[in-house]
Amino acid sequence: MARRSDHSREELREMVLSAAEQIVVEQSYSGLSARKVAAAIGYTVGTLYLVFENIDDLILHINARTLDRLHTRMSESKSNSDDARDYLLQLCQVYIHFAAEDPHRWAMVFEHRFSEEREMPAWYMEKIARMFALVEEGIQPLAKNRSEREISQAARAIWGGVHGICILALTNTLDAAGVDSVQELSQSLISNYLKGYTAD
Amino acid sequence: MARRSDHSREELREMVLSAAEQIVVEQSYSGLSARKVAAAIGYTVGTLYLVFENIDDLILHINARTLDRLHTRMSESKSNSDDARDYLLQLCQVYIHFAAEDPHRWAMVFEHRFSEEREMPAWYMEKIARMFALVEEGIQPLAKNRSEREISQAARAIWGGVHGICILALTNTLDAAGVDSVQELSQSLISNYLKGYTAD
DNA sequence: ACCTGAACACCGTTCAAGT
DNA sequence: ACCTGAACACCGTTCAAGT
Repeated sequence: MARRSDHSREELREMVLSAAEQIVVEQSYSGLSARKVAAAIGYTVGTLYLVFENIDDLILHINARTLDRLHTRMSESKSNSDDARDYLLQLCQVYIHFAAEDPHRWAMVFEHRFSEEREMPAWYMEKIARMFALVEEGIQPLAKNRSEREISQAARAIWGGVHGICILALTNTLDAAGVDSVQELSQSLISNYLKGYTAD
Repeated sequence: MARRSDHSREELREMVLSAAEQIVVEQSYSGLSARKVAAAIGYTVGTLYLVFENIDDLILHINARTLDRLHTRMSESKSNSDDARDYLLQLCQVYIHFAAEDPHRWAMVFEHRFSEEREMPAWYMEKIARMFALVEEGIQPLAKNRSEREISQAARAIWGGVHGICILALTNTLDAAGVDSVQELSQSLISNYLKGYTAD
C-alpha cells in the first residue's frame, strides 16, 4: 500500500502505544508482540521501528505511562487526611487498588528488566523518585528528629514491603488471595512498622 | 543418530534439568530456551518433550530445586540463636544472601507466572508453605497471646516485605543498590515491625 | 519520504519416519 | 523403543525495494 503520511509521526507513535497497552491489558506482558501491535493498527511490523527503537523501548514508554497514572492516583489522596499514619495507609490502599485493578500493566513495570547496555534512563528514574517522594512526605510528620537519609530509608522499607506483599499475592505465593487480605497484610505491616518507628 | 538408551529416562531428565539451570545461572530466565538446552546435552529439541511436558514444566522443576536449596539454607540457621528477634533477622539475612548470590535462579521463582489452565501443583505449594513455616516458628515466641491466624499473617507481612525490598533492589528501583543497603532496609523493616508487634 | 514485505535468525511444540 | 529432524506457527529486527 505504502500509505504516505496517513498519520503523522506523533499520531503513529500514539497509535502504537495505545494498541500495545490494550494488548497488555488483555493478554499481559507475555502476550505482547511487535507483530500483534502492527496488525492492531493496520501497519507492517517494520513501521514500529520508525517510532520506537525496539520492543524494550516501547515497553519502557508503556511503563512510564503506568507510573504517571499511578502517581496521579496517589497524589489525589494527599490533602484528604490530617493524620500522617492515616495518610500512609491511604497511599498504600491506593497502590494496592491500582495493582488489583490493572494487574497486567502494573506487573509489567516490575517484570521488565533493563539490560546492561540499555540502563534505566534518567527521566524514567525521576518518575520512580517522585513516587517515593510522596511516601517520604507522608513519613515526615512522624519522624521529626530523623535525618533525610533515615526518612528516605523508612520510605523504601515501607514501600518495598507493600510492593512485596502485592507481588506475592499476584503470584499466589501468599495463599492468602484476594485484595482484602493484601490490604490487611499491608496495613498490618505499615501500622506495626510505624508503631516501632515512632516508639524510640 | 538415534542413540538408543545411551541414557536412562532418569539420567536424561537430570541432564536436561542441570543444563537448563546452568543456562539460567549464566543468562537468566530470558536466556533459557529449549533449543539451547538440547544443544547443551547433545540431543535434539524433541527429546526434551520426552522427559518434560513443556518449558513451563521444566521451569517449575528448576524453581522447585531453588526453593529446596533456599529452604535448606534457611533451616541451617535455626538453632544458632536463642533470641527470637535475632533468629528472624538471621533468616532474613540468609534470604537476601541467597538472592544476591544466585539472582537469576532466585528471580525465576517469582518471574514465572502460572497460567490459568496449569495452576500451581500441590507439591510445589508445599515447598512455599514450608518456608513460611520457618518464619512463623520464628515469630511464635514473640506472639504468645496471638492466634495461629495472626502469626501466619505476621509471617506473610514480614516475608512479603523482605521479598519486596529484594525485588526492588534487583530492578534497581530503590536506587539504593548493593546488598548492604538491602540488608539495612530489611533489618529496619523487621526490627520496627516487631517493636510495634510486641508493643501491644 | 514513507512504508512495505521479504529475509534472517531465532522461538515452542508436534509427530511421522528412521534406526 | 528411542530419538530424530523436519514441519508448523510463531517471535524481534533489518533494510533493499516499491510507491
